Amino acid sequence: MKVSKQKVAEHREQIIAAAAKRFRENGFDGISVADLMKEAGLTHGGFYGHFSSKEELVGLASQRALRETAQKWEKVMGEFPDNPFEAFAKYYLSPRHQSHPEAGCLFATLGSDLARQPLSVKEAVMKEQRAIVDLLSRFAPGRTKSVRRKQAISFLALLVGGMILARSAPDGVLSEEILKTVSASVTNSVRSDAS
Amino acid sequence: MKVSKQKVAEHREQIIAAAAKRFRENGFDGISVADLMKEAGLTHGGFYGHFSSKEELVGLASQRALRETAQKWEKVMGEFPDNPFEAFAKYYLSPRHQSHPEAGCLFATLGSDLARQPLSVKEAVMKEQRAIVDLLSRFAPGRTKSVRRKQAISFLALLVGGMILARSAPDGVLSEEILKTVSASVTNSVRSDAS
DNA sequence: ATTATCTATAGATCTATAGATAATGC
DNA sequence: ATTATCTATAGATCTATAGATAATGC
Repeated sequence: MKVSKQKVAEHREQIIAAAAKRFRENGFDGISVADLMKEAGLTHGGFYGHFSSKEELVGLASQRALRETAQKWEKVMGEFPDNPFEAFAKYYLSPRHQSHPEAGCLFATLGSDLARQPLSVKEAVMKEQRAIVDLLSRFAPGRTKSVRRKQAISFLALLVGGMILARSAPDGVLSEEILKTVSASVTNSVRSDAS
Repeated sequence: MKVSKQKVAEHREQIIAAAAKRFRENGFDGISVADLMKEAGLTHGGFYGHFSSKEELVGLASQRALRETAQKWEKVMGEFPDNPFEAFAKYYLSPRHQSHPEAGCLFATLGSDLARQPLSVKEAVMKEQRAIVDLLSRFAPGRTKSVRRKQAISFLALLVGGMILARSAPDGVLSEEILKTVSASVTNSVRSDAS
C-alpha cells in the first residue's frame, strides 16, 4: 500500500493536527499514539515512519497549537485597534474558550505540564512563546518598546492564570467570577496605563 | 507484619506527604502508586488498605499541598503588613520557588492538569481554592470587600500564570524576565490602587 | 496473663495498556 | 502503511501472616 509523497505529507499533517487537538483535550499522556493514528485514519505502526518518538510529536503538536491560536489572536486584536487588549481579553476569557480546551491556548491547557517535558519540547514551545510575546507587544499600550513588552508579558500571564483557575473550579459560579474578574482587571489596568 | 494504630496513621500521612511532593514534581501520572509507597517505606499492595484508588490520593494530596503552601503564604503576608502583596509576589515569583516545584504552589505545577481530573479531585481542590481566595482577600488592597476579592483573584491569576510561563521557558534569560516583569507589575498595580 | 480475633502489610499476581519494533505487503 | 508482536509498566486484586487489639479469665 504505497502512497504518494503528497499523501505522506497529508498524513503527517493529519497526525499533527489530531495531536494538537487531543493533547490539549486529554493531556500529553492522556491520548496514546495508537488512538492518535486512528483519529488520523491510519494504523498504529505507521507512526514511526513519520516521527522518531511520541516526544517528537509532542513538540511539533505544541508548536502547531500555539501558532494557530496566535494567528487567531492577531486577527482579534487587529479588528479592535482602539482597545486590542480589552477585546482580546474578552475573547480569551470567554466561556467558549473555557469549554473548548482542544482548540484553545496551549499554555492554559498544558502550561503546567511543559515544565516537566524534555528539553526538546520546551525549546519548540519557547520559540512560539517568544513569537507570542512579540505579537502581544505590538498591540500593547505604552510609550516605549520596553514598556509594551512588559505589558505583554504580564497580560499573557494574567490571562493564562485566569483561565487555568477558572477551569479548575467545577462550580460554574466561581469559575465565571474568575473569568469576569480577570477580564475587568485588564480593562482597568489598560485604561490606567493609557492615561 | 503490622503496626499499631498510631503507626497506621503515620503511614497514611507519609503516603500523602510523598504524593503531595512527587505529584508536584512529576505530575499525577508521572509517579506510580508503587513508587509512592516505596518512598513512604511501604510496599505496593498495602496502598489499597489506606485508599480506595489512586484518584482518591490525588485529591487528598492536592488538598494537602495547597493547604501547606497557603499557610506559608499567610505567614509571608503577615510579616509585611504594609505591602503584603508585593512581599508575597516577590516570594512567589522567586527563583527558589521556580526551581522547587515539589514544595511550591499546586496551581503552578498542576493547574492545567486539574481541568482534566475527575470531579472528586476538582471538588477537593476547589475547597482549598476558595480558602486561598479568602486568604488573599484579607490582605488585598481596596476599600470594599468586593474590591479586595477582585484584587485577590486577579493577583492569584497573575502569579500562577507568571510562574507557569517562566517554568516553561528553558532559557533562563527569558524566564527571569518573566518573573521580574510580573513581579514589577504587581508593585505598579498595587500602588496605583492604593492612591 | 491468656486466648481469640482483627487487620494492615508483604509479596505475588492479574489485566490492561503503553510506546516501540519487526515482518509483511504493495 | 498494515499487521502482529514485544517489553515494560501501570493500577488494582488476592492470600497468607505478623502482630496489634479486644475479650476473657484469674
